[in-house]
Amino acid sequence: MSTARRDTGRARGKPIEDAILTATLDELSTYGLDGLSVPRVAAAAEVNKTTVYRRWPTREALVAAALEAALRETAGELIDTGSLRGDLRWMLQLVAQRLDSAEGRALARAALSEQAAAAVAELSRDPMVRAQAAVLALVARAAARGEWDPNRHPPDAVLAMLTGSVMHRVLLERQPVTPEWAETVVDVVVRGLG
Amino acid sequence: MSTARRDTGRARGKPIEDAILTATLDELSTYGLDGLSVPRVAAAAEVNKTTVYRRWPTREALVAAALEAALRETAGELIDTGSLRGDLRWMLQLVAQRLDSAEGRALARAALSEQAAAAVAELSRDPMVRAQAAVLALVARAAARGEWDPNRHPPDAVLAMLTGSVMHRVLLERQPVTPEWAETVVDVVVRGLG
DNA sequence: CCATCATTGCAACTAAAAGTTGCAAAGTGG
DNA sequence: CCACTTTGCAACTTTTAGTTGCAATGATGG
Repeated sequence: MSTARRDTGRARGKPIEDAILTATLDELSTYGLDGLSVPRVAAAAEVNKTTVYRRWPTREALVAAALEAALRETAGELIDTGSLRGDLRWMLQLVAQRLDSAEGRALARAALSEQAAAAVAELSRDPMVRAQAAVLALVARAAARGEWDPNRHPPDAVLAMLTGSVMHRVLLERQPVTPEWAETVVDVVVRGLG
Repeated sequence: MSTARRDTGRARGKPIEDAILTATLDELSTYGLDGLSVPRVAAAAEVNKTTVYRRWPTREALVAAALEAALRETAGELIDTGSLRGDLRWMLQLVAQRLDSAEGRALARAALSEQAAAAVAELSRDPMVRAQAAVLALVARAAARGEWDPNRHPPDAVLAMLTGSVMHRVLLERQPVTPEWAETVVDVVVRGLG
């Protein structure tokens, strides 16, 4: 003779796991890696904390799982638009979009943390590495077109300018990346490389 | 009948305050705003935690005081080198030098934290504002020389490129800002603006 | 439909860290 | 030398993290 029936009964398995990992990313983006609290994650996911601890024994394991899951979903590729200007426009927008999300902020803050456990640090750096690889293809295309001389302007510095400017805009200034703003950045880089 | 005399007796007043604020910056740069522990600061400053709590009732007050003190000391100006290229080289080096220090990391992490109390958030943003003001003078000089058209390339975006690239390099990649790297960034910007 | 097994919730616990308080001891200034 | 201030110290309270045993709930196979 229960007083009331739950909406859909008690959730288990995958739905609960997803809720926890989502809440973890949320917590990460809000409190950072150092400030993350497992009990708070559990509360946010509307789950008992014992459930969280049973699945992931340590905070690090939980964070690693959440970041891994986030990375799995983050598909998004750098496409070939046919011109350096178009490629960079696309890239800038992609970086801005990823950074301005719970996942992006979580990753950025994890990457900035010096306390990050090895596994977490690797994961948070991974997207950078992958992005850099994609940029190398972009550079190769631009070099083939004669729009960019990688010997004169090394890709790692130029990549830092692009993603760094977006980080500054989104994370520090907390201003949106407008088309005008992005156009200024892309224009300076394209003209600077040409 | 004390067993031994202390080296210089028990310190009080300003020396102790300086030690605490320095330790706070150190803690901030290592653990971030969210992970900072007052007892740990006290231990690092070789002071009892009650002493810290008596001077600054809350963590926020302590952090604000430490950042304020750090900002007071941070003099460093943007000098007029006579050319845009020279000015930017100088600026990049200045940003790199400031960011690659306990104060710089502390400020950066505080600025990135969303949990920052209002006072702390303001303080951590202040150097940006001041830097931006100095950059406006730099821009005015460059505009007067015809090296930069601020209408075509708005200063805030270009500033974001410069400081953002250094942030990316120092905080994320954790690589040093070498003269070659800096030269690439400056060159792209100068050529891009010209 | 029932029996079994895995998973979750719950409450009570331990452990550790944050923050507080009263008082003795050490320094400071007239 | 005496009053006053500041620090250290130890013993607290409070809060938060993390653990454990058990009941309840949901899934699964006959």
